[in-house]
Amino acid sequence: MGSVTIKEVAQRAGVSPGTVSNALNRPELVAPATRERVEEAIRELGFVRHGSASTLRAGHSRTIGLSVMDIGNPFFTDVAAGVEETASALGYAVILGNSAGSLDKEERNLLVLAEQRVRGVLITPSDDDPARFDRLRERGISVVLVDHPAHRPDQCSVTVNDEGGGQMAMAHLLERGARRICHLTGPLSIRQCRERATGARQAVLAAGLDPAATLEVVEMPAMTARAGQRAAERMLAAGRLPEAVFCANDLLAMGLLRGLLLAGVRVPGDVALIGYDDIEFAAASAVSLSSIRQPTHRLGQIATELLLDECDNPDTHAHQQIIFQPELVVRESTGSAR
Amino acid sequence: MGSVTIKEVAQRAGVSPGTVSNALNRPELVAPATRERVEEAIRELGFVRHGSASTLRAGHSRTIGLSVMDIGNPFFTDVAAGVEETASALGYAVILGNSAGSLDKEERNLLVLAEQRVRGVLITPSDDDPARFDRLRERGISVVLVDHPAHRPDQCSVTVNDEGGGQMAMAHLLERGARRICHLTGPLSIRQCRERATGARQAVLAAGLDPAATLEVVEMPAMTARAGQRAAERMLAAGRLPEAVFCANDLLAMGLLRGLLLAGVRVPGDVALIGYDDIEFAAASAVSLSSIRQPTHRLGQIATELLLDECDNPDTHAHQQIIFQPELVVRESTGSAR
DNA sequence: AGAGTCTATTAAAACGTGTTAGAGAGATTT
DNA sequence: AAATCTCTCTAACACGTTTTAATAGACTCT
Repeated sequence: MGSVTIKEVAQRAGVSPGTVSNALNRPELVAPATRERVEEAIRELGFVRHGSASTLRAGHSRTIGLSVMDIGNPFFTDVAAGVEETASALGYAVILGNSAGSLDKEERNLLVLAEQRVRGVLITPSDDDPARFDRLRERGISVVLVDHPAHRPDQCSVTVNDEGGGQMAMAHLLERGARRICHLTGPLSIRQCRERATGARQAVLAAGLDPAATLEVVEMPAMTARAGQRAAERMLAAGRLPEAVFCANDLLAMGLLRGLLLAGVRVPGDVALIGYDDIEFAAASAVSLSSIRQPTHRLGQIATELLLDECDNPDTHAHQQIIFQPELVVRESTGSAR
Repeated sequence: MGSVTIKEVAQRAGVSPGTVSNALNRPELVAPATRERVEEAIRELGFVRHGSASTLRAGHSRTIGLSVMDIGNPFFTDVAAGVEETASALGYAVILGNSAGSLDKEERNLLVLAEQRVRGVLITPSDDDPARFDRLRERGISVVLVDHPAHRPDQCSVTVNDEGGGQMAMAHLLERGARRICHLTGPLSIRQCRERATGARQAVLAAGLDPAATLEVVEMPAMTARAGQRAAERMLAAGRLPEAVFCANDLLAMGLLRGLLLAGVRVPGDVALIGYDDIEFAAASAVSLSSIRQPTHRLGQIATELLLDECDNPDTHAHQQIIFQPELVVRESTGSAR
């Protein structure tokens, strides 16, 4: 109700509204004494700037949008934490959208963001179609792709080298002596899964081995712990266990681990196991999980910095496609074989 | 840039801007034929309503704020998912703030939300001081407390019965035959921890036993898996293991479980174990974790519905303090003793 | 001392929408 | 045929801020 405006502050401080605005946005333009008076009036009246009015007049807001695929996945949560931290430190608010894997929902989220006239959007896109983002950019909303490479040179993106990560994981298993390896993955329609699988294959080739004999790829419809446990049951039913398994995801790996242990299979004694993402729970699992760590938090930070740089310095801004390198984390599940 | 306004839409449709506004906000006031023409013009021009202008004029926005204590904790993530889902379905955008346990950061987040003139705020407060929320409410911003009981009758809140949950967990362990039980908890300055501990004590009393002899409370400075593992190490060093442990948190329980298994302790054979929250990973852990399930997703949904009802129907709205009941989930870690 | 330069401030005009009072056109009643 | 009513639509202002051009004063330089 009693929303106090810039005008009342001005009256209290004995200056004009314009001066209050200047004291707020370009303090160097106003004399120190005046500024002090204004600040005091603001404190006394409990004035809070009306963001909408400000946005309307200035033509741009102090908010960014974040659209993620699955807010329940620790990977995205960590990214979101990095984004929130960075944006908040720079005075930006973050509007969160969860597409939950649905293109339709993602589309609706983007519309809401457009209505809010967000300064820019960070998005982990559900598909490979770049047209949607172009429409946003036509409206003057910058877009930075997160965990997805940009198709165009005038577009920022922040990704992690999935092929390299896949290669790393597989090379580790091979080095450990495994020669019959299973790659348990999610839908290969997901780019990340495809590239990790490619990397795995390359590692086999690089070791001078025959992929057909060495590597079996098993595709699951989901990348959840449940799916992992089902995979374990199937492997056990099939009778012949692989010497090692590379899971495209820690959730899959945790489910698989549980399924194997329940059946009395020793990990890593009978089957070695490595996951991907290095989520917090990977280390806390009973047989701690080797994994491929991605700099998730940093991913969010950098993406946000890129986005805000693109917004605040449109002319000097250099579009970048940043590719982080993942990191092998060895724990018990691929510890030295007995 | 080429931001198309209501005025251009009006021109295209051959009506006045006011009519376009009516077609958008009060369609019943405009003749079907005209409405159709307006809608077509909107489609052709790709018009998107300017949220800020709309907010400025209307005096209220279509956004709500969500301030959580720890976005990395699956509990809060689930709540956030419920909030996002509900808000989004009702056409509201969610502005996310992560207080990361810091009062200062929470305060700054609330300021940003006030600037954005959010319609209302959902908050999981870091402390018990209700004054902060009153200041928001004076500004016409509704507040709904999440996972924290309201102090005043004119304030909505959505909580889960923590005392009941603690009682439930402890009763389960007692029923199982345990008589020397440890309650591993986080800082007792956290209300949830306090109440769960109280519940645990009550269960002991209800069973006609002496709390001093039956129950030992161990307070850890953090509620993480790491802290749980440290607790395991200490227990082992102390030499005498309890028959059962009730952890105030699944993360603590997972860490403890890992620490015990590493030392060759059998769970639940030697020590039975129950956690709290029933996060997704509790079931996927090697010895699947018994836990107290909280309706997290629903918590977020209901809180959002309450908030938006309070906003949209201020006169008919009845303030409610909703208390959900938690649920015991029995899994392997408290399975039948051998 | 007067012209020029700088600094600090102000008045007023936007920004795009929502809303209110009222105008105009048919339709219905007297 | 005039008066009244109903239904649509319009014109114009207001929301709270930012920004631009203009003003007034203080200082510098010849």
